[in-house]
Amino acid sequence: MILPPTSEQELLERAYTLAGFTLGELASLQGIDCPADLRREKGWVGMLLESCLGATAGSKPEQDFQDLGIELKSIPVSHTGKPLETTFVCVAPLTGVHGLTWENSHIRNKLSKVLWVPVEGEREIPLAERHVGMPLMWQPSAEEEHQLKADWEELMEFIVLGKVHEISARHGEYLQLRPKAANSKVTTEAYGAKGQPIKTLPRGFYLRTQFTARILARHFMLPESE
DNA sequence: CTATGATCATGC
DNA sequence: GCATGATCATAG
Repeated sequence: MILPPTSEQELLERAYTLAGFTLGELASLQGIDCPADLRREKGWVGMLLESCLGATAGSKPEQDFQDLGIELKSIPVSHTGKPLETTFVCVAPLTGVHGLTWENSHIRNKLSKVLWVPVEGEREIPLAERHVGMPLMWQPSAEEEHQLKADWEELMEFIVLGKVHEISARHGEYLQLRPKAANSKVTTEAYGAKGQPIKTLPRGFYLRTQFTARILARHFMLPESE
């Protein structure tokens, strides 16, 4: 059990010490068994890093390091350093959204400061042999925040108008809305077209790989297309 | 059910 | 090849 870091600098320093280790090495340091693959434990890498960095385990709907105002995100990357998956941010509110603005939204709070930890994610590499990369402390630039806010407002408009069913993952330039559930039969409450309550699949906000790729590229000075 | 941690697997 | 829609484990 590792105590929570008491400052942003301490957290970042700890994250730097993880760089270069394999997941198998970190798992054994934590006394955790490394699964053969992630098919049945998709969040395993994220949980491992939480434990290595002293994040409080649990499912609190807040930042991982709330005292520091920092969210931890592991991100699977290719050998060229590009994200292999979109990044889940949080569940999307489908009811009780009257008066909700970007400024006071849960998602904005989560993305206000993020410690990104890249991890080799190609399936050809056995899980235990995948390396942890250099961490990156990120805060959205004014431009990035503007882009996220625009997408969020577009998506929330559908939700408020009772048009959840019209939203697909194709909406949103950088932020998208996709299912977030154990399976497609799970339901949660949302607004219908006439304002009546309906049951629908829970959705989550995800950052497109294009967005996270730019964050990593700008920080690590990787070639950026476009 | 909600939340956390995400990646899988198939269709295009 | 890659994005979308579906899915897995766990805690409360």
